[in-house]
Amino acid sequence: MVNPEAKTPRERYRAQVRTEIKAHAWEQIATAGASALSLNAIAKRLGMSGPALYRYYAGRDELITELIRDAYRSLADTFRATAARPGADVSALAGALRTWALEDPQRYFLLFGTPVPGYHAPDDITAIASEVMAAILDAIAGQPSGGPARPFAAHLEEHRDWAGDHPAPAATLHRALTFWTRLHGTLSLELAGHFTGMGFDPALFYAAELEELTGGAGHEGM
Amino acid sequence: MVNPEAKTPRERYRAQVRTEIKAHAWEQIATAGASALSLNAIAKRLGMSGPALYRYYAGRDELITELIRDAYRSLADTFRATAARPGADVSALAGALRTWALEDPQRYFLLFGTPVPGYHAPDDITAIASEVMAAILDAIAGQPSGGPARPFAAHLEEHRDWAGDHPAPAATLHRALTFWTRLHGTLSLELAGHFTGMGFDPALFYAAELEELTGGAGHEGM
DNA sequence: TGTACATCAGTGAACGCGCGTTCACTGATGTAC
DNA sequence: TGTACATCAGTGAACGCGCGTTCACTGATGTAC
Repeated sequence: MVNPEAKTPRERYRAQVRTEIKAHAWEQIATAGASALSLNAIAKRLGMSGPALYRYYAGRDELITELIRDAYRSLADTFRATAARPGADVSALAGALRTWALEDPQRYFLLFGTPVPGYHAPDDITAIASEVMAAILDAIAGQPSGGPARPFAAHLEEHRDWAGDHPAPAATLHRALTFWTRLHGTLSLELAGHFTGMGFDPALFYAAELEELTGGAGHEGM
Repeated sequence: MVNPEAKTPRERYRAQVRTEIKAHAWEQIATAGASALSLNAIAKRLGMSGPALYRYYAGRDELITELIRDAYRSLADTFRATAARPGADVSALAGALRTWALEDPQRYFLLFGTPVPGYHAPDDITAIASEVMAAILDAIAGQPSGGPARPFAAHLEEHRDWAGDHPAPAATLHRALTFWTRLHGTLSLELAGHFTGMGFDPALFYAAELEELTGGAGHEGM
């Protein structure tokens, strides 16, 4: 009786070394940014010679791609776990996003920062990104809508493929998009340091933006 | 009678070569991103040898700093010119911003994208960035406010140094901040390609966000 | 349990590259008298 | 106007570096009979 899922010691070892390589890669990225990532430097830190890494990754690009994949996975899992908690709502998701981003700003920028011209993520990564979006859609859909559909929602009605088979109305899609872009707007500027020296508390501003997303705007006309 | 502002031919020549160097630098940045910028490559394109560039810039860092400075200057000038046009309002500024960003996405990311860990802009650049913010503040201040002060505005009231001596009330500061972060949110995601494949028109979404900034939200309660 | 073989992690040397930067020098341009 | 000098743009050689990547090889680990 052979369990095909069982890992041989060698497979286990391989997996562990791959993990260690990535751990050091993240360390390097957090310190000096993704563009400074170097296979040789990682190998040295791991106490092995440069070429040894080629047993584990075909090259630098494959490593970076896997880091991106892991980062998206991490965010998707964080969202899934957050949404699973009782009483979780859109604010919970927003909080989880900010915490996740502050945990490792350069990881956030690896996904949402300056794009590398010419780089295109493979399909499976796009799929994980969709999971992230789906989590946002779910959270938004489970919340009182507040406010009429706006003109842009009509446009979205005809371009809703990106939402997959999510049954949400266009107004919900619009709100999900807004959730994403607005929070990314504050977060990325905060992480990039554009608020330092301005004095105010970025967390409060983030909260204010969130409040307007979750119905605060509904009271605005009063 | 000597005009101290008059430039000698040599000064004129120096200025021109500096300009040419920067032009090629921008070309390289637009093509391959700022991290790929190389002095030797620029020299080669200019038809001169690498070390020659050291007559014009102390090194790579000084060149990049000047590129950042120029980019901020360009944005500040664009805003100033836009605001000077008759009938210009917040929407005009927003439109100018998007046009400016689409003109050269990598230039936009040089200012607002992934930060280089450890890099700190010199003071004069910070000053130009304040000019940009001042232009936004002016535009927002000259527009009907719509909506009561929100809790975050109270916080801003105590942290308004970044607004310089601008006399705007805290609610206006809040709206200016929001203008900046929301438009940056959509713009940066659009420029980074996160909307490609999603189907909808980024320009329309941008317009929708703008509309909510300029009073659209005031009607939301209805 | 023991032997013969296959697998595969890791090494060390090497290749070619382009980078930023320095240095001593040449030759053209501008300046002073 | 002509000569002597100073300035300075640009060159070519060189330094040291670290990068990604290939290759033939060693030695340990696992597998088959």
